[in-house]
Order: sequence, then structure tokens, then C-alpha cells
Amino acid sequence: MRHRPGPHVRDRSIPEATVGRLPRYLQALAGMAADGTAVASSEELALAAGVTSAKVRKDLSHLGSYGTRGVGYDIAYLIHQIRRELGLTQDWGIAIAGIGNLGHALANYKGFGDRGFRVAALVDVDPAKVGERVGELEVVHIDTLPELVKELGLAIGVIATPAIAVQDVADRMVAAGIRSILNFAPAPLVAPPGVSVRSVDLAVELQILAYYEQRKAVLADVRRRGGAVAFAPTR
Amino acid sequence: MRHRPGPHVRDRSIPEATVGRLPRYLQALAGMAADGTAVASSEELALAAGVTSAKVRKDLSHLGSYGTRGVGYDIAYLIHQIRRELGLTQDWGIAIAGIGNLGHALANYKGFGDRGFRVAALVDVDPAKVGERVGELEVVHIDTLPELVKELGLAIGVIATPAIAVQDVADRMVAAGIRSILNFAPAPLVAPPGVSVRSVDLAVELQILAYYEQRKAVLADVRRRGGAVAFAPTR
DNA sequence: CAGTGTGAACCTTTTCACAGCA
DNA sequence: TGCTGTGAAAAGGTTCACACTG
Repeated sequence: MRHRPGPHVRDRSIPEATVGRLPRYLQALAGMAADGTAVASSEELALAAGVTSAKVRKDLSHLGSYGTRGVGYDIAYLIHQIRRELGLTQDWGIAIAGIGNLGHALANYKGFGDRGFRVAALVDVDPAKVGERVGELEVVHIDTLPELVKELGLAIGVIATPAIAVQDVADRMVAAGIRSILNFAPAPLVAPPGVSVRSVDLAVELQILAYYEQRKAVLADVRRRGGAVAFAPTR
Repeated sequence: MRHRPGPHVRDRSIPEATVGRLPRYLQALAGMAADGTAVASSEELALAAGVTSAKVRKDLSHLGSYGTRGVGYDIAYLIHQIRRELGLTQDWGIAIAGIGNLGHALANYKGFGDRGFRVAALVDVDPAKVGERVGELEVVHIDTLPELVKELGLAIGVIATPAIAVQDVADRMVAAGIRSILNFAPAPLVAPPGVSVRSVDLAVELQILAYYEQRKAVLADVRRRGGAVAFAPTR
């Protein structure tokens, strides 16, 4: 049950896999624009984004026909269209919960501001953390989240707490009116329907690499004995 | 061209999607074991890991038949099997390159040590950073990477540099003998075949959330006018 | 008889290959 | 002529449903 468009409601949704790649195209296009390039073919864009040209064409075709046959895509125009599609024409206020090592790093991370996200609030449960200055912000107690969300118009919450606190913090965020959560803590999280959640677990990424690394060792061994092998995926 | 097993070489590879979930099962199982539970059904494990029970059974079936019909899975035994499959019975030495905000946070991140990864080296190109102590380690110049890799037996490199430095750092890592790279910098990275790469871009995750957040607003609008809607995926 | 293990159906994503347009 | 846009085919992943077994 992914799509149930009503009568006369054109389905404007874009495949999930494509949504996941649009930010990378945006980044690649920004690099080209900075170099003064005006037009890019699907082949060039694919190279810069690290995917195949067929994927680029298929992905972009979901946004509309923004290319010119025989020529390529107008970079500035395509950047605009992707930004519009991703909803990056407005800027998004985000709240970071859990101001430990990772929370600090996220609060200071330049990459957010550059790409339309404004770190607008830092919250923590620990009274000892409250009042600490991090960059231009002061850490406040998580109890004030409901007011912050209303006053600052926050839509996205980032969780950088220890695993044990995840569900509690997520519940508080949802209660405060936040409807999108990015979770960095190594624990799953349940949220009511209508709230989007993405989880990034740093150790999980390493464990996946370890699997393929180990596999390479095993395969090298097999190969030495005369079997054929295939390389690990690189995503 | 993913698989080309030679004659008499049984294909022991596990689907990529399954590999991506095994670490989560491991985590869920660890939690259950800590609670003193001895056996878990696919239903219980699914709940704890945030997936469906059919997925759990299918995923685990790729490892072998480690469950008991009518009963469930022996937690301790299953943990052992998954750890073995992921290659977590050995511990992996990792090198972190780029000791800025994010590099600091990663160097101090407890979650790595807890799960079989040992941060064994911190490197940077900036001479001003060299010599700085972070936790129990001292930052050394990236030029010493080849010796570090050999002496410490490092296999995995983590890149936490600015985007501009990514490719250079990756090339140095590969030259030094590292064959798995986890990249946190917001730039794509090309590596020779045989080197696995995973990229995690914090701003990309936010951009994906922004898309669904924006979409919810649009859909709420459509719904108000009488159309039917579907919710954004929550992965 | 509860719950695993697994074919088969279904859905999504990727890749192919080429018609059609600037 | 060169490159986009897109149907059609192939591959990969998920869900269903039930035979089988401890």
C-alpha cells in the first residue's frame, strides 16, 4: 500500500531510490556550476555522482523533461528543479537532541547550513549541559522543546543521544510537533504514522564493511585454489 | 556481474539487503540476551529490530537453519552465528583521517569499541593538528599511514575530512594498503576494484527527510480538497 | 501445534536498447 | 548527429502462505 491517489489527483511521487540519489546529483551539479560549466550530459553527471548514466536519465525523467536531446541538461536550471522537488527552496530549522561528542560535531557541522538546514536549537535532558554555549547557540532543557518548535517553526529533529534515551527523546519530539526524525543513536525507534524516521548507525556501517572485508579474504583464499571470484559491492 | 562462482565453489554470499540488516538483528539480540532471554521467535526479533517477521526468517535462512521449529531461535547461538558471518569474531583496527569536529566525535565514539572496532590511528594532513591528544591516541601525520597500516594491521579507513580532501585521502589510504573505506565527507569517491566504499552524508539524510516532510504538507493540502493520500515511507 | 524454512507471487529497482527530437 | 526519454526485459528484494518438523 504505497500509493492510493484519489480520483483526479495526479501521482507526483518519486521512487524512493530516486529520492535518495537526488541530493547527490545536486551536489555534483553544484560542483560543475562552481567550475563554470553550463551544460552536462547524463554521462558526465553520472561520472560526477558515481552512478550510471541510465540511472541518471531515468531518475531525472521522474521530475519532468528538463534535458535537451542531443545536448544535455542545463545545470543551473536542473539545480533549481531538483531543489524545488526536494523542498529545499525554503530553509528548514532543525533541533539537535543530545549534546555529547556527536551532538557537538553535528551542531558545528558546516555542511548543514550550506545546504539549506539551519541548526536552530540544541536540547539535552542533562541539567549540567543546559546553558553551555556551542557555536552561536546555548543548550536548553528538552522540556522547552514544545515552545521551541512553535516559535522557531522547527520541523526536523536530530537525535544524538545514547541508545537508552532514543525512544524517550523521539516521543518528546513527536509530542512537541516534530514530524521528521534523523536518528544517530544505535537503537531502533518507533514513531506514529505520519512521522518519518531515518536512522544512521555509524557502527552498523563499519560492520557491513567488515563483512565484505572478511569476504575478500575468504575469496582470495578460494581463488588461490583455483575458483573464480567476484568483488564486493561498492554501493 | 555480481556472482561468478567457479566450479565446485558453493556460493556462500548473502544478499546485500540482508547484510545491511544483520547488524540490527545482532543489536536486538544483544538487548534480549542482556534481559536474560534465552530464545526468541522471528516475531519477537522482528519487533525488536523494527522489521517484519517474514524478513527475519528469510534473512536468517541465508545463514543456515539455526532455528527450532515450533520454538524459535536460541539467542546466544544466533548471536554467535551472525558475528561469525559478519566477521566480527576478530577485532578490526580502524584509522580515522581528518581530526576536525566530526573526527573528534568519531574518535571518542564509544559505540565502535563496544562492537568489535578499535580506533587505532588518527591522522591528518594539517601539521597543526599533529601531536594533539584525543582520548588515548595522538594525531599523527597522514604520511605515516603506510607504516601504521602495516604495524597495526589496519583494514578499515574512516574519512572525516572536508569534501575537497576526500579523493586525495582515499588514494593515500588505498596506497597504504587499506581496502575498506567509510566516507563521511560530502563528496563521491572513486576507488579501484577490490576496495569497498560506503558513504554516509549527513546533509543528504536531512535532504531526504525534507522531501518527505514537504510532501506531507502537499498531501495534507490535497486531502483537504478531497483526494486520498498515502504516508511517506519510514524505512 | 507453534513457529521455522521456503517456494511462488508480487513489487521495486536497475539495465538495456532504441525511437524520437533538438 | 548526439543525447534524452522511455518502454521492455532482467535482476533484486519483499511478502505471502503453507508444508514440514521439533
